[in-house]
Parts: sequence; C-alpha cells; structure tokens
Amino acid sequence: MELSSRKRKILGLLVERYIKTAEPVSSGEIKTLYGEDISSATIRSELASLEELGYLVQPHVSAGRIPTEAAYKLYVENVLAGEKKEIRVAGVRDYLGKKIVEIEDVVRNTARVISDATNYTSVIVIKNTDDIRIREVKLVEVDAGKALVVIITDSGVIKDNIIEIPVNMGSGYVAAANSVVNDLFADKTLRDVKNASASIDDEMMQYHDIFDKIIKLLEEYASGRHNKVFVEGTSKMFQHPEFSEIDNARDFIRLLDEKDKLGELMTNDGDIELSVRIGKPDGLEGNCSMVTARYSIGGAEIGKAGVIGPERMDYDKVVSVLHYIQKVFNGEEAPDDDNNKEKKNGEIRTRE
Amino acid sequence: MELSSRKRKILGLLVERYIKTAEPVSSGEIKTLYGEDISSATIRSELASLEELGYLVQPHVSAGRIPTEAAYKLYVENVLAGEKKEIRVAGVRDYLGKKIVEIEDVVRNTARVISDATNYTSVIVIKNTDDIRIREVKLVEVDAGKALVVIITDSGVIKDNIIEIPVNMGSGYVAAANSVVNDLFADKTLRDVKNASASIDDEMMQYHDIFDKIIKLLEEYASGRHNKVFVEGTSKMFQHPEFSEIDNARDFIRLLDEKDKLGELMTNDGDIELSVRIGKPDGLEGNCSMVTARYSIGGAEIGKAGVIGPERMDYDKVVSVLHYIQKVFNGEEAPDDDNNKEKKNGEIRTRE
DNA sequence: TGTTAGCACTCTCAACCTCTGACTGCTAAC
DNA sequence: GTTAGCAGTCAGAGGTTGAGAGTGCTAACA
Repeated sequence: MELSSRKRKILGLLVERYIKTAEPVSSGEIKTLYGEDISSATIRSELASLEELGYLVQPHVSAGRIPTEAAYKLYVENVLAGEKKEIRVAGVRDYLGKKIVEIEDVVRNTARVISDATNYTSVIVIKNTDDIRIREVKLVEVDAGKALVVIITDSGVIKDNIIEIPVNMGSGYVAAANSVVNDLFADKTLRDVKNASASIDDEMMQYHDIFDKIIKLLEEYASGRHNKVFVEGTSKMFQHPEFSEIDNARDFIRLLDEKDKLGELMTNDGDIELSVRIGKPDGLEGNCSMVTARYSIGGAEIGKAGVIGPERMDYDKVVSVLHYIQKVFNGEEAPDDDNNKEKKNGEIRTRE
Repeated sequence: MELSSRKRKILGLLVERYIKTAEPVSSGEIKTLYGEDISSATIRSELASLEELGYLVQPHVSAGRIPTEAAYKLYVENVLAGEKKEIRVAGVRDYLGKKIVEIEDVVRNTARVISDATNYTSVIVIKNTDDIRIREVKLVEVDAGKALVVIITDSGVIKDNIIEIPVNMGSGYVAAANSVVNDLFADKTLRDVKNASASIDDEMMQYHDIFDKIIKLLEEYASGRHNKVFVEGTSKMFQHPEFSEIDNARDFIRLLDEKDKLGELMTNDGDIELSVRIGKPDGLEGNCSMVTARYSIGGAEIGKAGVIGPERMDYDKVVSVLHYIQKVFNGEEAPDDDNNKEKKNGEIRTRE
C-alpha cells in the first residue's frame, strides 16, 4: 500500500513529535508543525485514515494519536535509507588509537560512550565466531597440573582459560606441547581448527589430551554459548517515562539480567550491518526496542554493539551514533568538520 | 538503654513478622504470635514505648508498626551473635572442587548461586589487595611492540593486561625480560613489589621501561580503582514489594549501575568478617540493605561477596548463606547432616 | 503498680460522583 | 477536497462518603 505524500509527512511529523514528548499527538499540534496552511479538520481525517491502516492508535477517544510498531518500522526504514547524520562522539578515538589492547577494556569503554551519547542503555556482545583468525596459542604452566591457555587473535587476546594437564611429565613437556599446539593452531581460523581436529598424527598422540581440551575450549567458545555480554548505563532507562511503569521496568531489567538470552538475541539477526527490532512483534517485552550494529576490528567481525530503550526511541540519533562508532572501529576516521546536518522534517518515504 | 525481656521479645517478633509480610504489624498480630497470655492493650503500651525509644514507627495513626533501621540493627546483632543456621547450598562445592580455575568463572557462578539461594541480588567484588602473593609473572609477546602480562598468584590468574614494549630488540629480548621480571616479582606480595620498585640495579636498566609499566599496572591494580564487580540476579529485586515503588527501584538500579562506587562501598568496611549495612544511615539510598562477607581462597583474602536487598531483608537467611559460602571457600566443608535447626522465636537480646 | 476491657478517635483505602479540559468525529457549507 | 463549527466522549483531578483497621486513653481491677 502506497501512502500519499501528505499522509507520509503527517505520519513522520507525528512519530518525531511523539519520540520527543512521549505524549499522544493531537491534530492541532500537527497543524502547527506542518508549516503549510492546512486545517486541523483535514489532518483529523488523514489521521483517521492512518489509524485504519494500522499506523496509529488512540489511547482513548478524546486523546491524540500515538504511533504503532508499524509506524516506527516505516520511520526507521526512512532513517536507514536516508543519509546518516554525523554524530561525533568524544572520547572514542582516543582509546581506540592503540589498536591492540585488552579487548574487554575497549568494549566496556565503548559501551559507556554509547550509553552516554545516546542516553539509553547500551549492550555490547563479543561474538564468538568461527572466522576469527588465531595468531598464536600459548600454554603457560600455572600450577602443578594446570595450564593457562592464551589465544591471541588478529584482534587481540580474546580468550584465556585454564585446562588441566598431565602431571609429572618432566620439565620440557609444557614447552614441547606449546610448540606442537602452535604448529597445529597458528594462523588458522577457528573453523579450520575444528575441521582439522580429526587429523592428529601418531607423533602428536602424547599431546592428544591437551589437544582435545583446547579444541573443546575453542568449540565451546565458538558455539556462542559463552558470548561475553557487557551492559552499561542500565539506570539511564529511568530517564524515559515508559519505565515508570513498573511492569515495563521489570521486563527491561529481566532482559538485561538474563545475559545468555540477551547475547543470543543480539547475535541472531543474521548478517545485517545495522538491525532494528521494535517491540513485541520482534520478541521484546516491556515496550522495548533494540538497535544493534555489527562491528569489526581490522575487517574481522568481533560482535555487536547495541542500544536498548523504549519503542519510542530516538532512532535517528541512535543509528547515527552506532554508525559513527562502527566507522571509527573500522578505521575510517570521521571527517573533522562540525556542521551536523539537520534533517528538514520527518517525512516518511515508503519504499518503492 | 537496656530493654526489658518482654520488649525484646515483642520487638523481635515484630521484626520477623514484618520481614515476612512487608505489612505493618498490629498489636493483635503480636498477641497471636506471642504464645503466653497477654492482652493486646498491654502490647500496645509496650509498642508505644518502643516507638518512643526509636525502634518503631507508624506509617499513620491507625496502622500497625514497622521497624526502624535501629530495630533492624538490633535484630542483626542478635542474628550475628547467635549460632548460624546451616543453610547448605547446592552446586557450590562442585565447581569449587578444582582449586585453581579461572577466577572470574568461579566468581560469576558463586554470585549466581548466592542470588538463587537468597532470592536477592548478589554482588561480588574481587578486591585488589596488596597482600596477594605473586607466584609468577609471564610476559607473552603478542604483536610487534605489545606484550601480554599474565600475573599468576596463589589464588589463580587474577590479572592480565597488555603493555607496550620496545620494538626491534632482537628475538631474545622478551625472553630475557621475562626472566628478569620474574626474578624481581616472583614470590613477593604486591606490597613488597611496590616497595622494591626503587631498587633496580644497573644490570637491569635496559628493562627499566618494562619494569615501570608492570609496576604501574600493579599499582593501578592494587589501588582498588580497578576492582572487578560482578552482579547477578538484578531482576530478583522485583520480587520484593518495596521495589514496586519506582523511586526505590531507581535508586537500587543506580547503585548497581555505578560499579566503581559499588566496589568501593563494598570494600571499605574494614576488616570485618561479615558486615551488615542498613539503609540511609549507612549510605544506602532507596530502602536498601547490604550484607557482605569477606572471602578468601587458601587463606588469602580475595574480595567480598554480598547481597543487596530491601531493608526488610531476611538477614538470618542471608547471613547463613554467606557464612556457608565463606566456609566452603576456605575449605572447611560443611557437615553432611541435614537437620537445619530452626530458631525458636525472634527474641532480640541487647548486648550487655 | 501493672494489666485489662471497652470505647472513642483517627486515618487509609476504595468507591463513587462531578467537573473541566482535551480532542475527536460528524455535518453542512464552501 | 477542504473547512468551521459543534456535539460527544473520555481521562484525570478533586471532593465526598463509608467501611475497616488499629490505635490511645480511661477507668476498673488484681
């Protein structure tokens, strides 16, 4: 169904207004915002028609209209199709200057920056993909019978864990195992390694046990069940009126609290560069929306960075911030001029 | 001020009742709980007197009484002085069986167990103390000019971080630095190391830079500003009626969200084995109390494990659970019999 | 002097009403 | 197709009322 240009403009104005005020928008308000001369009665009949099409609802008969999820969807399509505003965020590039750093620190900082810039809660998942290239695997003896496994990848140290090793094997054992393990793993992707696990030859049999353990570790790592999830700015939710509703607040906190589910939810949106999920239809309880961006360091996908907030989210701003962060991560530095273009009005273009 | 035995008994019953129901307790209710024959009028006059002493308040004139923070304090003293119930928690000993494991996993698991057992939100802080003994420091070259520092202590791998190292120093450089660093650091406490940092002799000067960086890292680590804070079971708060009040919920979430402050708060209670902080007088906004227990692995203090919940918290249960966890951590396994003693009644004994 | 029964009093809470203001949908005219 | 005008609807604020809960006080009693 193709919306008329006037309907699109009215719907766009209404969505933006509602995002700003969180109050139902009346025909009179839109008349003021519209610019050209048009009566509120005309707008009312357009609103009635948009309501029939499923883009608007009235909380009650004498109230203004609020957008439905369908309206947000249309609005977001428009935001994504349009040119992104450049919202440059202070402090990101500083700590990203040094390329290889402890990845968790980068992530935590980034999450905080995103949350502060958007005023929403931000979530970052370090995705455990098969495609990360292992640069080196180190075995470090830590205690009798225990060794620390450090896996160094293209994008930093992403995993360290303790495995048990045979005791009383002589002083050279760990060093030898180290070297053999490295031969097998270095410069392969996790995917390669998993496939190669069958082809261990006789000479290596004495390290079989260690191989098995490391491979198990890698598999567990790659399976995605151990996604690391970082949440920052939880309390920012209370700045938004929908979460004064205790039920919404509870659903929101529950979503963040179940980190496994959250990680799963964030990573299961396929190969989309920037995905937006809105409310119940997308599986989000408690009047929530979620915008997630895939991000990479040096070409390899590392995970997802996202923002969780009310359905009535400032998608334009959030998309811009995430887009900027994405660019910085990929090393495409943002231009240095400061003239942030403002969109003229909120007209929603339907996709042809 | 010494409370009469009857006052103590009444106050104890009232506190326990209120912990259970979250409703103001009336004189009639206490009459039922009291056992011996006593009229509600008598109880009323005792209640009036306890109110005058600051142990009780009335939400309004025709309501029952609720305990003040002072009353909780008295109650908690009684709980702490008494014999702890043995609340044995399933699942703790399993993963604690293996002594050296990735410490973060243990902590996360423990936090979850505590939260599930108590039905409150649990927090664990890995405290960065000067007293942990360094067993070994490993330098692992990660990239040109970058090395991973792994510090292995008595209680596991507690810190890993990346430092920059000089480039183009030849293949043996890192290995040599490794050995020199180890000579300096191995088998010392963080405190020792900090004091020794001045005494670097000439022969070691070429590694001066690396020393400095590692020491800086250790200092930063020991300064407590980088306490690692783990929170589990945030959404459990919503099971307790005080957090239907949106203001309380907000204060609670804010407390958990500011991890640095929270870590500071948890570790700044001195050398007390088990500390209880109740409400505003103890610096907790939003009708919160916090019970924290010092815990150690193999004698060395690792950090604090705690529970955060409403002032009206089941202190008895929480203290018991934390006490049990503490014992398991210290390797004193709990006895295997199942007869959990129930306290007879809630009489509060004032300290002599 | 401590304890008790009885009663008047106070206050909350829920139900119910009314009034006002906000917006709408509809209609008739342009 | 657009508009002015108007009747209709509803939420929310404010006020009233009655029931229920629980107290404090008093006077009598052991």
